[in-house]
Amino acid sequence: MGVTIKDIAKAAGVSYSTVSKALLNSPLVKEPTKKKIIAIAKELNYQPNAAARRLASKKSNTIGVVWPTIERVTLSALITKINEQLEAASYTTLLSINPVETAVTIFNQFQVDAILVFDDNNKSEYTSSSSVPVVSYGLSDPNSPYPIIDVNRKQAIHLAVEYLYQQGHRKISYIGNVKGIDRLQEEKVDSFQKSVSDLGIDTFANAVISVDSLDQYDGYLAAKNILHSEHIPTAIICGSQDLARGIIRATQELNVSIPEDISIISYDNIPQREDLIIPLSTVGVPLDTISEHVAKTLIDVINKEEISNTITLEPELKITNSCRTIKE
Amino acid sequence: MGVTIKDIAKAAGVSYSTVSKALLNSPLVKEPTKKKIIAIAKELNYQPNAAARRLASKKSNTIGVVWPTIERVTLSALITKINEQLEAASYTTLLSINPVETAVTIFNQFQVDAILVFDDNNKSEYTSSSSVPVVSYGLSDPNSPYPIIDVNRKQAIHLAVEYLYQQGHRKISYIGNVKGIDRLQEEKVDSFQKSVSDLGIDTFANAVISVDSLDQYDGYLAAKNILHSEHIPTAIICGSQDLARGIIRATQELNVSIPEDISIISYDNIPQREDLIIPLSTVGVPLDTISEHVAKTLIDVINKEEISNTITLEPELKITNSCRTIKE
DNA sequence: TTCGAAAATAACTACGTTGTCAATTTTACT
DNA sequence: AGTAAAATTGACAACGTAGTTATTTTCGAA
Repeated sequence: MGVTIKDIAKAAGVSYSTVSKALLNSPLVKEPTKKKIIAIAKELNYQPNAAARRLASKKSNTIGVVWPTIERVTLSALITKINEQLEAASYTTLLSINPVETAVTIFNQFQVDAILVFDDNNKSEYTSSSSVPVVSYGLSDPNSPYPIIDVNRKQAIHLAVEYLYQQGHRKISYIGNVKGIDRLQEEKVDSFQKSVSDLGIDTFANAVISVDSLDQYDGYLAAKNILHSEHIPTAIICGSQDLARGIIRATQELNVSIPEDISIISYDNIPQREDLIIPLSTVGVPLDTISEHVAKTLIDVINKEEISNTITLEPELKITNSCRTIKE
Repeated sequence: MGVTIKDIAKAAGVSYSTVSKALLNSPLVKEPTKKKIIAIAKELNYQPNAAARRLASKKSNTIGVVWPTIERVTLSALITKINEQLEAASYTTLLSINPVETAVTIFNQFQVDAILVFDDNNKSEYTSSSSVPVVSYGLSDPNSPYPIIDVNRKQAIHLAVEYLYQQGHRKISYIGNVKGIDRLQEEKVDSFQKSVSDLGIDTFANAVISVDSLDQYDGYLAAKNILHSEHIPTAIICGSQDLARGIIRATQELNVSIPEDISIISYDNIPQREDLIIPLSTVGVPLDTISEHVAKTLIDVINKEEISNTITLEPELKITNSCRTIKE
């Protein structure tokens, strides 16, 4: 094992520095020589030694991602996208599932070019000891020493409420994770309540339904409860696509039609799965938008471009026929 | 940025090779000197340069894990455990979510000490080009050029069927993912059918129930179907803990008691979550066992110990009071 | 043909560390 | 005190590559 540029040099009858240049596609090497060297490299199944390369060039073309324990499922799609984007810019992505501090230390030792942190709880102490630039996806914080990419969840829910109001809805329910350890979920509920009260909509018994988690089953149960009660809303806004799926199942079982009897808008960033019977109206920032911004920020940070410290991405409302207008 | 051992050497008034040895805790350095050097290193916030270290020592103390697109949720707990085990043996784990071939190439360039592949579909072509040893967690294959750790799913289901039979059960249903793209699921169903027919149990209408996926909701639906029909089994074996949860919800709704009216055994490797009302009888290989074997195999491979090529882990049956005996 | 500049290639150092071996200091014993 | 042996420290060559500088080759013009 271990074919080095020296082996290639010997085989090609040139010096190893020429090989180095040829493999980096430097214009300092004549075209035919370059061709020959590259051919021999492939022939010998040459794998550049990343350690040596990094040592010599002080560049790793690698980005370290700190992968949190929780929320892995939700973020899985996002990470995949970001990975694609970075790969297109010829960066390699490596993940660590260690605690943030440990992971940051590891990535520093590996001299990655930048670190992406999915921030659970906005702790930025660890960054102080990182000489590698950090970018975070999490809750915005004007005092953060590193750039944060955030999503305007408040605005998202507000858009949904406003839209439904304009369509004539006056009894709107929100189904989501209320009792909040999770600040992201909390934000959404708060925004719902504020939007509703700002519009002067009367609250009613089923205005806000709390669920234990954001799974399909929770949505199913919550929707069933609502639909069995006396206070049936004309529209539901829910906190995740999975919840929405559960809600739809419940409506089907109880012969409640969407959107005739009830309209639904779901908050979500991930692309809609195909297997829904009713295409879902959603509000949120498209995954592609998020991943593009994250990837771009990382690359900017590496190239030391000027970047604004906190980027808050604005949501989009996508209405399908899971919503209808109520005539007055 | 960039404190090197030379900086420390200067500060400590010793040669840099002494610093190197001190930081590696070599017995060749006198204790007080060592202490002093380590203190200064900490003082200066020294971060060893992993690239240089690797280049010089040809060891990275790092293990690369190829993380497949699918099944991330299920494997998340396993990876976490393996990471812990390896950390205890002072190895660092890095993940890649790229396609197996790409990931293997990256890890080769990074000169990790070993690569762990979660094998989707038993393709071993990529290994040929890997000079770094590979270990796989997946379906066993006697011809594989690298060690594979597998779980004896057939035996697991067999154990469950046999146990229930011995307890007097004669109407046993299996709920799981039948229509098989997934060979792992397929194995379980096959084993169920074989075990049942070997014992001479009559098949009946609800003997095997196919679900779309292994989620809670699927279990809920399947169980409801069964319980509403005329062919109610005395025991259910199901393919995942999530399914079991759904099944339990269904029984509660329909006032069916566990284990009085129906016994349940779930296949699973992951540790049982606390939030179940009824502690679940399970059959499978405990997660700890799997992770220990995987970690040990990786380390053995690195140290070039002799290892058997394929390790099949045998399942354990854990019976709680979600099962009961049927008197004849 | 010969000279000179440009193009191509080769030589060499640096990167930060480890590990081997040589040099030095300390220790223990005569 | 002197000496050998042991303990400790230091010097230096790798490791594989990038990049800078030096050398050779090529080619056009005189």
